[in-house]
Amino acid sequence: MKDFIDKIKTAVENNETAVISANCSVSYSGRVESFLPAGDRLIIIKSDGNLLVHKPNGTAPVNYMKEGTKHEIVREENGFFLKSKNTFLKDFMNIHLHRIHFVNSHALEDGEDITVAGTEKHMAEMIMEKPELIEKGFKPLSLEEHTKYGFIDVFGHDKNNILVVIECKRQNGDLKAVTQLRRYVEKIKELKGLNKVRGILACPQISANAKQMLEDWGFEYKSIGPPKYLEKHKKGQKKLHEF
Amino acid sequence: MKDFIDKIKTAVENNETAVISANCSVSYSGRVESFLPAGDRLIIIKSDGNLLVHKPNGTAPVNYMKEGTKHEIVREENGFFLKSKNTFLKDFMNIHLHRIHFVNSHALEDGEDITVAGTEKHMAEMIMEKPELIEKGFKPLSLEEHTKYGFIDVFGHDKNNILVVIECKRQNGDLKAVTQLRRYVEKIKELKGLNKVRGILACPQISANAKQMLEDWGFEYKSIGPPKYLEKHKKGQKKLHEF
DNA sequence: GGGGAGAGATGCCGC
DNA sequence: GCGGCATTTCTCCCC
Repeated sequence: MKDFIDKIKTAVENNETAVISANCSVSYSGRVESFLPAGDRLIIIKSDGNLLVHKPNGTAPVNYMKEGTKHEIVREENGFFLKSKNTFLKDFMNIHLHRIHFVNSHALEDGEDITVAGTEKHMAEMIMEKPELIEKGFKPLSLEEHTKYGFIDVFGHDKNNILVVIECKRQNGDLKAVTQLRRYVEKIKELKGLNKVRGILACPQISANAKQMLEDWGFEYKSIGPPKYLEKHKKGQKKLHEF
Repeated sequence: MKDFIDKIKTAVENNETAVISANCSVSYSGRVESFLPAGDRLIIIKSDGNLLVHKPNGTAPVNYMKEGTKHEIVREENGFFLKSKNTFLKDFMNIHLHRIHFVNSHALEDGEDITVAGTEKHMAEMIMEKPELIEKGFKPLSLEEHTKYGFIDVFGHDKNNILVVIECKRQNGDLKAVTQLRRYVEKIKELKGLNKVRGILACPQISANAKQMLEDWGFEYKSIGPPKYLEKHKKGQKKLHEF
């Protein structure tokens, strides 16, 4: 146990990224309060102060502390504790380390960022490039038009010169998407002093309730999905799912 | 390198939770496509198939695979690859392991769940218990009233028997919260055939734009925050931030 | 730093 | 399973 504790101390002092596998219980106080009874978990301490507590299942961490958190190992009467404080956020965490399975650490260097293809933004850009995807005669004017009440994905006018507001969703359209579209259409009507502005929700699919609400309010639905191939795949290289 | 590879293989075969620190590049294809050039990262493989790739900074994983994913180490001409497939989700990941810093694993057992105090639900419950927090004479009727257009946090009537819809937010109220409230109020008006229904947004703070929109539509703002002390703290035990 | 909105959101609960 | 929604959302972008 003492060896593990020393390894953690050294790693934190040297700003390394550390991983601790341990049976522990976790108390947190900050934006909420939480308590997690004893169990085996993975604790990750990053060089920027981030701390993650992961259960052996699930994608999201069960507890965490944000960037800038300071960590300290403390021995008390009833055992060892990893105590973390983020003074700025008023976040506090207390991990009681009942038993440690392993500790590892390394100074990680990573200057590269991820590139993603297939986001909502790409979808909006695709519509700018190929306006006929919406309908014949549609003329897009701008991307991310900012208004006080939010910003609009695609903004343009149709073949009859009626203004059109398009809200893009890369996946299923839901009630939230329809209210969002409504908010933009109303704001544009008000700003431009217009009586008629069309609203189109562009997404691959739409829920029944959302479709009903869309129609109740006189808006339209156009089934479009995001483009999702990275350039390197466009150039005919082997696609990932072919390996 | 070969030792590390064997350790990974053994861990995955034995359904252990494994941690790999490595210089690697990551390709992903599924709901989107992504590519992450070479850098030092932490790779976590959980016993339920979840895989996380973490950069040395930030809270969220840069890449991940969900529960049920199958993992395999493959040696190809240009090196070692960790290949992951989730056939059901049509998700594919390919991690090129350029250099491994450490590998460790352990069979983790964790049957305990977290308890959280201070959520929006607790806030709604608090209002049910102490309706005077909203205003004198407010009589709450139900929690999470379900309508076709969404479900309402707290529903009741005021001292003049006017129906009141309350939307709770545990943190700052924004434009989305106001549109959400509006949707509920309108639906209740329609369902009950009423001309006047009050809408109250209950949250600790509200943005200037949201307040404006709220007032434009005749709704009200009540500054209330969620209760956030776990029972064990209420009972007079030392609070976490006092350590 | 706050506001506004997307996210490969995730996770929870209800039908 | 889908739908609707909160989240210690996180992250990005813009003012």
